[in-house]
Amino acid sequence: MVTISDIAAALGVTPSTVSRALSGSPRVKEETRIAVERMAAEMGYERNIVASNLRKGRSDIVGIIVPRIHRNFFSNVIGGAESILEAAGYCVLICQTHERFDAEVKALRTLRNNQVAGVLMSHAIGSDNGKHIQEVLGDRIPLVQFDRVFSDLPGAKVVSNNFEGAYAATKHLVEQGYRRIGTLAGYMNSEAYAARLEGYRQALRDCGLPVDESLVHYDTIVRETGFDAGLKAIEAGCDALYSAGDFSALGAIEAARSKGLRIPEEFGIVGTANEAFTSLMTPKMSSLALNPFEMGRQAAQAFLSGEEGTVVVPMELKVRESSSRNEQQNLSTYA
Amino acid sequence: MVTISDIAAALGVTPSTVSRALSGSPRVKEETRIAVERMAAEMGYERNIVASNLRKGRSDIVGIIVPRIHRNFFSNVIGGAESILEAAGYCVLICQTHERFDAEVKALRTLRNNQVAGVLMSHAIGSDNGKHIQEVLGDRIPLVQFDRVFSDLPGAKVVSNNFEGAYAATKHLVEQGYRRIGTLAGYMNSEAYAARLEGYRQALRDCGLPVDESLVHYDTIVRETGFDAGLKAIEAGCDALYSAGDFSALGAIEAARSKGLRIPEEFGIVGTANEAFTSLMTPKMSSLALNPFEMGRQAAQAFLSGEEGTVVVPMELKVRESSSRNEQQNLSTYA
DNA sequence: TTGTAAGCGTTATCAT
DNA sequence: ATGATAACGCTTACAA
Repeated sequence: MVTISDIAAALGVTPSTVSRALSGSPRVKEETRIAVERMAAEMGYERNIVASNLRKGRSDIVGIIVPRIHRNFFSNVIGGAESILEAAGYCVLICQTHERFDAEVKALRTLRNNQVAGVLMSHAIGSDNGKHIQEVLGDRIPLVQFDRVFSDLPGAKVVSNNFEGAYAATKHLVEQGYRRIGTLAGYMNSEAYAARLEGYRQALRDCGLPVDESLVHYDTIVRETGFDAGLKAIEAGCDALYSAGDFSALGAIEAARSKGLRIPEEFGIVGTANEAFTSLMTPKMSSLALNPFEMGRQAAQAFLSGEEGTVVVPMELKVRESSSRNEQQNLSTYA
Repeated sequence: MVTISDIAAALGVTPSTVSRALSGSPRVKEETRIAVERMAAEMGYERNIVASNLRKGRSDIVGIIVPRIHRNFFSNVIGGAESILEAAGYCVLICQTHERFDAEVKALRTLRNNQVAGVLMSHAIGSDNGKHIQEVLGDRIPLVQFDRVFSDLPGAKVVSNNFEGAYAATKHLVEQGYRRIGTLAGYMNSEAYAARLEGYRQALRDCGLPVDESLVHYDTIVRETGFDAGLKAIEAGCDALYSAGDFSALGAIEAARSKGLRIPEEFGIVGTANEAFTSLMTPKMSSLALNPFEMGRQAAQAFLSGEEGTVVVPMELKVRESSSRNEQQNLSTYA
C-alpha cells in the first residue's frame, strides 16, 4: 500500500507537503500540488481513511438507523439521504434494528465507536423514550431524527404532518358515506402514531360523529394483528377503518373478506405509507402517502447544515378503490 | 473520551496490560483482568475502533454491495448475512449501486479505503465483467459474490440453481397447455440470467417444442420494458411468458390486459423472485422464488470460513393463478 | 505476568 | 511555501 511518505520520498519533499497538497490546502505552491497529484495518480495512491479519521477524530461516515430496510418507506428515506450525502462526500452506514430496543442500542454504539460524523435515525417501536440515544451519542455526534421522533431530544427532526394527514384520510371516509369508522392506531410510544390518532379523532368530531374509544385498536401494525383487529372492528359494527399502517390495513381487508363483506361497498379502508403493493392488489388500497425520499433529503440536509429545527414534510392522500363508493374515483389505474 | 491509558493510570499498570486484559489475551493475571474490566466499566470506557483498526490494518466492518436495497430479494439477502455476521462480531456497511457501474466502483473504493474485512456483493447490471472489482479490492480483501456473479473472479460464490429453476417454470407452462412460450430474459452480462435462458430453452426442447429465438426478449427487467416486450410477444402469437424478473412480468400482465386477454385462460405468466406483490395482486402471479435469506447466510458463512467454493441455493416454483388453467391449483390463498 | 517502545498513516502545530 | 515533530489510541514484538 502506497502512503504519503512514499510519494514524498519519490518527490524529495516531506509528508506534510504531500498531505497539504492532497487535501487542497492553500498553503502549497501550485506547481508542487500538480507534481504531487501526478505522482499520487502514477503510484496508485489512495488515502488511508482510517488513519485520517483517527487523526481527525471523526470519519466521513454518516450512520442511518432504521427499523427495517425492506420497508418501502425506509428504503426510500435512505435513498433520499444518500443522494445528498454522497454528493457531499460522505458515505452511509446503514443499520437495521428489526424494531428491537437492544439492537437499536447496539447500532448506536457501533456507530459511535466508529466515530461517525452523524446519525440519522427513526427509532424502533420497542423504545419508548430517547434516553439511550442521548446516552450513547453524547453531544459530540449530531443526531437527526426522522418520522418516529422523540421531541424531547435535542437536534433536528423531520416529520410528516401526521395529524393533518390522518384528519384528511378520516374525513375522506366520512365523505364517502361511512358512519362508524374505527382505526388501527399503532403504538402510542411513537409520536407519529399518536398524532395520527388525534387527527382521526378530530376529523370525526369536526364531522359531527361520535368518537367511540372502543373502535380504537392499538398495537396493530402488522398483517396478522391487522387481521385480528379487523375482525373485532367488524363485530363492533364498523363500516370503515383508517389504519396507521398499510400492512395492518391489508390484514383488515382480509378480515372483511373472510366475513363476506364487499369492499368498498360494505366496508371501506384507508391505509398509511403507500407501500408498493397497495396499488397492485385488488381492490387497490387507498393510502395516506408519506414522502420518504424527500424526508431523507431533508434529514441529510439538516445534518449538513447543522440547523436544529423541525422540518415538516406533507403527506398526500391517495384515493383508490378500497374507499371509493363513488364511481368517478375508480377510474385511475396507476395512481 | 476515556482511553486505555486513563484506565492504566487509574490502576497503576501500563496501557499494554489494559489492552491485553480487554482483548482477552491469556497473558494476563485473572485478578488483573477483573480489576481492569471493573475500572473500564466504571469509567465508561469504550474501545476506539478507529485506532484499533488502524493498528491492526483491518476493521470489523463487512461491506455489502447491492444494486438496490428496496428489492425484496436484496433486503432479504442483507438480513440473512447480517444475522450471521452480527453474531460473529462484525458490523455491516451497505452500499447501493442503483445498477450503475460508476456507483459500483465508488462503493468498492469506499469499502477498500475503510479497510473493510470483506465484501459481499451482487454486481450491477451495468458491469459486464469483474475486472474493476479485482482491481479495487486486490487480493487482500476477501470477496464473496452472490446471485449475480462473475465466475472468472476468484473467491466464494453463492448462486441459485437458475438453470433448473427456469427449466421447471417453463416445463410447468407447457404442462398447463401453453404452446407458444416466450421469455423476458434479462441482461446477458449476468450469468444468472444467461442460465435462466438456457433452462427455458432446454425445457422447450425436452418437451418437443421449437425454440423460437424471436420469442426471446432481452433487457426487459423493469415494469415499463416488460410492458413493451409483452405487447411484442402477444403480437408474435405467444400464449405464455416466462419472465426472469417479477416486475417485467407485471408489465407483461398489464400488456396482456390492455389487449383484452384473460389471464390465465388466454395468456399465462410466471415471473422470478417472488416479490411480495406477486401474491397480493389479482390474479396472483406465479413466480420462481429465490431463497435470499439463505443466500445471505451462506455468503456470510463463506466469508467467515474463508472457503472459496460455489454454494448453490435451490429455487422453488410458486404456482399461483397467473399460470394455472387447472382449477385445483387456484385454491391456495396465501402461498 | 507485566513493562517498554515502536509504529499504523495521517494531520496539525510549530518553526523556518 | 515547506519542513520537523508530535500526536491521535491502540496493538504487539521484545525484553524483563
